[in-house]
This record gives sequence, structure tokens and C-alpha cells, in this order.
Amino acid sequence: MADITISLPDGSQRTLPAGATATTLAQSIGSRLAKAAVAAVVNGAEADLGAPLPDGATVAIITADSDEGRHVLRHSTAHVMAQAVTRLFPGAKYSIGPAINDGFYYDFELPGGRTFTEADLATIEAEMAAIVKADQPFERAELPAAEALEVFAAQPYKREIIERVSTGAADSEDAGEIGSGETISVYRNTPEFVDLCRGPHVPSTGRLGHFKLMKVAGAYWRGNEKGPMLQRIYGTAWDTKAALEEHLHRMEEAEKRDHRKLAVELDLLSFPSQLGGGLAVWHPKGALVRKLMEDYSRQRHIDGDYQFVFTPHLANANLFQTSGHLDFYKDGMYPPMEMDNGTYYPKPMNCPMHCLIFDSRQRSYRELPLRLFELGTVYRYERAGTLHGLMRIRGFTQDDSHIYCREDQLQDEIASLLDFVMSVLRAFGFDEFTANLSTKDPQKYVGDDDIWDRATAALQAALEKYGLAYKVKEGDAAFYGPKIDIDVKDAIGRTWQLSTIQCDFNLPERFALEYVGADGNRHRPIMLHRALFGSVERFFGVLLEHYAGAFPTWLAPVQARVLPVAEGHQAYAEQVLARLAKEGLRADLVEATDQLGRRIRTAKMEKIPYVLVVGDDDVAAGTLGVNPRGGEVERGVAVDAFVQRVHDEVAAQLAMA
RNA sequence: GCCCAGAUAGCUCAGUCGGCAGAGCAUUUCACUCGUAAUGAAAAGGUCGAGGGUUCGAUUCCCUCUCUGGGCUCCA
Repeated sequence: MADITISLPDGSQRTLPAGATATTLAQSIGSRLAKAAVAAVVNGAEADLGAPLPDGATVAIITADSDEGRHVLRHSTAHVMAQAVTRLFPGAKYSIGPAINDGFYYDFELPGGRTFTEADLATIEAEMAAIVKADQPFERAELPAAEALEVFAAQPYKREIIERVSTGAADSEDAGEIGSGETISVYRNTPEFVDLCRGPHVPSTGRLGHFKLMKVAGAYWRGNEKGPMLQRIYGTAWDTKAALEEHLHRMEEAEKRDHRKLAVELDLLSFPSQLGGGLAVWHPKGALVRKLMEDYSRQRHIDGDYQFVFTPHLANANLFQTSGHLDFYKDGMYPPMEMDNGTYYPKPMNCPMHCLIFDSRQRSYRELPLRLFELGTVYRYERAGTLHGLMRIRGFTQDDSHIYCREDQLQDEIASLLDFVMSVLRAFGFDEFTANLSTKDPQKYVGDDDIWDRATAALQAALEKYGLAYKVKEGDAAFYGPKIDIDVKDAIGRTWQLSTIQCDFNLPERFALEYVGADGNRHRPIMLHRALFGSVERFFGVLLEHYAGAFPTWLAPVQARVLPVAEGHQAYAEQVLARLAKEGLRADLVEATDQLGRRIRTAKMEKIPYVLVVGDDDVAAGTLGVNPRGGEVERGVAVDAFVQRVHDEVAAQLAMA
């Protein structure tokens, strides 16, 4: 038999006997590689390790510790879960089971409408472990559609996919299940379980094992709200036990940082059920932090040449008719109020009102760019199931700005906006940013192609000038104009979409906004929508999770707590407190009715940046014992030195901007 | 809106196979006066989310609603 020649990614070549597989190849390179291998890339396409290699192929081995490798592990684990479910629940229908970030899911329909319980997860996990132990091979087969339909005679969801594929109606949702082409590929592990799948898979189930089933949820078949509701089981799967444990640990950490939990623990705000869903009340400490955020934002806007405006919470329906919100967005608006002189709605947005301000008198080109700013509270009817703490809420405040400018000012304005946005976000402790540029949806847009092109180019040029990494999302723009969204990465690596800069060619048209140009003629301005926090409430929630409740000194509701060691030190403690207050520090005092250790513990749990202990030595010397958050205790610190230190620290935190 | 799971003291939770409701922490009071993450004792604290049904009797079983959590869908 003739040998075959295989090229490796580094350009080198290997000669193997005909019929050799990627497994053979990996073994010939090294036993470590063979052990880590889960699949291969053959001539650019992912393939099973066990598939015979064609002569002259370029082959790369996919190892379990790569993103692609984990993807294969997760997908294979999803198959094992489906097999376990069909064993435990005879008659279960399985639909799709892709790999996702950190894991996988699989959707099922159980006979008689039975649903999975939490307890079922443990049973399924145990069955999966048995399948892994049995080390069943994953065997690939390719079948004509007619035969595949027979194989899946009892599986209507699989049949539906096969039918869609064979009639050419497959879409991206089917892609994980099935490749394109005439034949349908299936994977079989033991005669009892077969699944429709494009692959690749690990050679056998014994290669798997570091997984955990996480939760049960409902999910629509093909994401269609009108379609049947299936039962989805989510799991996580990793290449090593350590990686799995690390992931579970990360999940726990994220849970500890949950802003809803921290908001209660730190007495910042609450969502009383009497108030109604998705509505929050701010307690004094939360309100104080919010005020600090807002004050900082206001000052930056003053420095940035913004003009402050205020607009009411209600508006006549005519306004939203003009703006188009009643046509496009009525479902997201609260129901109308009928009053003697018309119909009124709570505002879902501030922009129409800002347009009225622009339009209140004749505008000159000399006034542009005109930057209007408002911390504007809006009300949106979010569907009950979508509410989520501060992240998705029904009444919230936007740090909303609308900038009216000439087209020739667009690029500079966007570039300076980008600078402004990032500078403000840095002051709040974010330093990793990425952006998305959303471009025209050719099916749905208003305005000339020409202006879309120029505005998109302006956004892109601004991103490049700023040197910000960005992705282009083709066709993702709103109908009224292209936009930039800015994501930040938080302390535990999660990304949050916060700021947005959007061009709008629609509202100036609808409100017939005009300015008088240098040429004496009337021109239509371009409008930019811009929010930095997005929603003050949501931004507060993100900050709370980012800092795990330990706000930096400049934002902490209480910056320092004075603790007299014993009652005899109360008078001196009060003097210290008065001094701190005079210096503009936010400090409080807890009397010595409890033991010192206990009071320190309470202060630490409240995540106060500085605990100041004063006793005999301090009374005598006019000093403090300083116990900083996350630091070592320092004795005998002069009060002046402490005040200076806090001032310097706050200044340094804000200088990050 | 849809699927699933919940709602018991301020918080975290246990419990009642249908018969007077429990713990820890927090709160209040008393004692202790203490130098860096929990001193001790006592008291007080509940329409068992709301409404309806079944029952001699419902916090417990059933129904509806409200709110919450996990998802799905949605987010101009």
C-alpha cells in the first residue's frame, strides 16, 4: 500500500501509511499530543480524529485545551446528555443541543408534558457518568435524507430539521446539527442512541467527564414565541477537572457580586413589591452614591460645553406621533392617560422634547454643535419576564444628550465624544473598552444612502483615530442611523454594553429641524443621540458588581468611620469627626456601646474604606489608628496627614480620567 | 408575554403528612469600658405575599392574582 503525505501547520511534512487517521498522525508526533487530541482540522474543515486522511492533506490537531477543542468536548457532552435523557425518560424527543460559552445545552420534550426537576439533573448526571465510563465510540455515518428520516422516525424535531435541509430551507440555527450538502451526517454511540450532527466529536465518550448540569429552563423551539415550549438543560463542560472547578468558582464569585444581593446587604436600594415590578426606591446610602455619580457627570458635561435642559415626564400623544414612537414603539410605552385636552403618555425617551427645544426658535449655524444634556427619567413597559434588578427596569434615568450639528462637524464631534465617553468611564474604574459599529440594515432604513455612507465613515474614522478596537455589525443599526456601542470589561472579566453614540437622520426630518447656514439658506442638522452611563440605574448596578460593593473612596457613601475604643474617648472621637466633616469627608461615628472588634467587623462588612480607631494614645497625641480597607493597620497617624491622604487618593482616582 | 421554580420575623432560612409558628443574624434593654473582623443575658419582633375555594379547622391542599428567581422571546 502506498504511503500518504500530510502537511502540518508549521509547514513540515510527514509520511504515513495509507488509511492513516488524525489519531495516527498525532501519535506519530508525540504521545502528549495524542492524549490531548479531540478532533482535527483537515484541509480547513473540522473532522473526527478517526477519519482516514486523504493524501496531501493539510492537517492540524485540535487539542482539548483550545477554544475549538473545548467546543468539541461540549458538543459531545451534549450528545451524552441527550443519550442519558432518552435512557431515563423513554419517549423523550430531543431537538437541538449545541455547545455555547462555557458549556452546552440540549432541548427536550418529555412524554406527557412532564418537566425536568432539579432532582432529575443529578439522576441525569449519574447516567451521563455511566455513559462516559462505558467509553462508547462516536461513530459517524452519512445517510441520504430519506434514510435519515427513517432513522429519526420517532423524533419530529430532527425530522423537521432534515426536511428543512433537504428542501434548502436550512438557516443558521440548523448549522450545528447538519452540514450543507446532499447527505445527512449522524453520529451514533451504541445502537441505542443516534443524533443528527455535523460533528466533529471526540472519538469516544471516555474522553469526556469534566462537566456539570447547571439548570433547567424553558425555551421555544427555534426561538419562536408562538412555537412549542421545550425543556432546556444547561450544562458546563471543561477539558480538566481544575478548569471545571475554576469555572464553578467564578460562577460563585459572580453570584456574590450580584447587585441585587449587594443592594440589600449594603442598604442601598430596594424593589418593594408594593411598588410594582421593575421599579426601585433608593435608600439614603444608595442615593448618596447615585448623587455622587450624577454630580460628577454634570460637572464633566459643564466642562464639555453641554447645555442643561429639563423636560417633563408626560407628553401629548401628538408629540410621539410626530416623533414616530407611537408607530414604531407603542408596545414599549405605558398606556395612555386621557385628559380634558387630549391623550398623554409617560415619555419613553427624551429626544422628541429636546427636538422641541432646538425648534423653539430659529437656529444659526454658529450655534452648532448644540449639545443639550439632561438626566432624563423615562418609563418603558418592559415585559414582566424580562425585568432584572437594575439591569432591566421600568423607570430609569438616562444621562441623555442630543447633539445637533452640521454634517461637516460630524467626524470631529464623534471623535471628541469618544474621548469624552472613555474619559468619564475611566473615572469610574473601567479601563478596558471595545466598540461595535452598527451599519445600515438595507431592508429597513430612512435617509439617503449617501448620508449613511458618510456618517458611517465618520464613525469609523473616529474609532480609528481613537485607536479603539471595534467590530463591525453589518445591518445592526437602527432604522434611523448608524451607531457605535461601547462595551467595558469589569473586574471579573465580564463585558457590559454601556455607552452609545447614534446618528439620527430621522428625527430632524420628522420635526423639520432647520438652521440658517452661512449661505443664508436653511439646512437640516444631523442629530446625535449619546448616552454614557446609558441608564444611571443600570450603570450603578454594573458599578456595584464591578467593585463587589467596595466603592472607591471618591464614591463610597461613608468614607471613614470613627470608633472610640471606650466611652472615655467619645469626646475626642467627636472632635475628629467634626474635623473630617469640615474637610468635606463623609464620615460617621459609632459609640463604644459594643466591643471594638465587633464594631470593626461591622464597618468592614459595610466595606467602608477607612476605619479610624481612637484610644488613649490618640487622645494624648492628636492622632488616629487607621485601618484601611484591604490594608494593614497603622497607628499614630496625624489627623492632618489622614485628611491629606484621602484628598490625594480621591484626586488620583478622578485623575484616571 | 411563555416555561419552570419560589414567596414564612428587617435579613438568611428551617418547619407544620391540615390542629396555638421556629433558629441564626440584625433590632431594643441591661451588664461589661474593651486598641483592630462576632462579650454575655433578656426582651421584642409574624394577617406564614394577596384574594377565593375545599374543610369542623388552611401558613400547609386546590384555583386566580401580585411579586421574585432561572431561562426563552423582546430591547425602536
